[in-house]
Amino acid sequence: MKPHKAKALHAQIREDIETRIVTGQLMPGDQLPFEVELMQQYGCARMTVNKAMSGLVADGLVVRRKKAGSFVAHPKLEQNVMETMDIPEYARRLGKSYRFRRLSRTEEFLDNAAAKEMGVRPRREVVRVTGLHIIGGQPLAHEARVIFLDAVPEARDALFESEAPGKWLLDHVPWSSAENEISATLAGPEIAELLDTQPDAPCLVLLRSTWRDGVQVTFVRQTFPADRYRFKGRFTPGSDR
Amino acid sequence: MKPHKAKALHAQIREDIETRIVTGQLMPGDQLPFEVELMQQYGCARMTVNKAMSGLVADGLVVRRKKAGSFVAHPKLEQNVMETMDIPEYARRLGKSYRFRRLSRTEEFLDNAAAKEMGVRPRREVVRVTGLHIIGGQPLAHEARVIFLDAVPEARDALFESEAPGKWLLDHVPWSSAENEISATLAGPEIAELLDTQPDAPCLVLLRSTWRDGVQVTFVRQTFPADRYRFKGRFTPGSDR
DNA sequence: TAGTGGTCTAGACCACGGG
DNA sequence: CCGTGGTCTAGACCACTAT
Repeated sequence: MKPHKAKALHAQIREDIETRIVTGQLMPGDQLPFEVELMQQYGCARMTVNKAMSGLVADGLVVRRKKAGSFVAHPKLEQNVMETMDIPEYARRLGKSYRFRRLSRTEEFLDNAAAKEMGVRPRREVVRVTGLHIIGGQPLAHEARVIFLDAVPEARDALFESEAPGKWLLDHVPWSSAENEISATLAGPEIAELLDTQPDAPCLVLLRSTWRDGVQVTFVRQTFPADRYRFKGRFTPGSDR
Repeated sequence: MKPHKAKALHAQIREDIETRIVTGQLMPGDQLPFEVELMQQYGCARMTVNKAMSGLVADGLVVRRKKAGSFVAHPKLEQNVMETMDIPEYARRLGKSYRFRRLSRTEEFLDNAAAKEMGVRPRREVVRVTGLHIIGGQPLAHEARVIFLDAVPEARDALFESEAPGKWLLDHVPWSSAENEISATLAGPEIAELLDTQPDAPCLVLLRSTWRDGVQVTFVRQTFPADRYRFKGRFTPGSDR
């Protein structure tokens, strides 16, 4: 009946409590057993119980206060994991072909206006790239990107003729923190023609700034026709990791 | 010089490694020291090292393979934590007033068309609520919500005249998993008038289905004028938790 | 002040999987 | 095979905080 793969005890304890929380047997604010009680219930060491509880805390399901005990956290829907902002990955999931078509590539120094829009200091030398993400033969998104050459000097030699700058950067910049903004706009005449849609078509706009070790690496604006793409996300407390 | 608040050793180890990763000293795929080496370096027990490494794995910064060792993970920008989809919380952060103005409330049985749109079976009895989220006197979003009475029978007695249904649900539904979809649309004549904007104004649309223990609790469609609200998110691998 | 969680140790056994 | 990580123990001391 049970799955043959026996789970670790700390994972079992964690799941037991998690189940009682998500099913509503335990309500937000309810107190959980003390560690001492749990180690008696499960007949294990306190470290094992502690590992289970620590995981629940990391997942935001439980809050703990010294001397008081452990309690079911009050749910927050404020944070949601949004997936598939990586367009090639999105295409792969759909089983469709993907290609990037470069429209332009220039090297220049940021003027004041552009720098202000991105919130960086002006006069930084950059590579500007625009292009289309094409999935199954249809353009899914228009992309306008800036890559800062002082952060990624190797970009000077990259042409991005068929390889999307985003993928290139993931392979050349070791790790990054990113800020995203999702907004909406009308396609407008130029992008409408490129995306083969109407100028008054509503579009999703993703703005992303990526940083590495304190210096901005890239800034990108991706425009998706609303009828072709939507951002999907899921919030399942503690189901993963 | 050092902050007087000494951090836990496992947290210190974790930060040391994390720093080397995010600054690029360690590149994706690079091998990390074995646990035995780290316990010698830091002069601590293996459990302590293991706790640090487990945290890095949970944050997706590190992958571990038995016999092979531990390696820096390849970065993915696929998942991003989006914040502030909770409108009252958003108002609070801005230091502005918040109120919910109910526009309508009905109890009915879902017809086939509506059920299909939400992906649930028809003939379920629901409460339908529409209203406006008003921040600093200005309408920020229009909301159209369905609450399933078989999942939340208490909703029959809730009027939602000034309390937003979202907040009410958080207080009455213990925990939930949620699916979100972000899209874009034009305001249209009706919502434009309610939101005090133009019918052809681009708007962000948030669709959210919330489930509890396998049954759908609510479905909501929130419409934000694009010039008043945008979703912001951050992706800082391992910075929090 | 006393109870609780936070942390750490110095061992141990085992499953997995690379060589 | 045998090194690695995964897990667990039975203690211990300490920091915090509710009472």
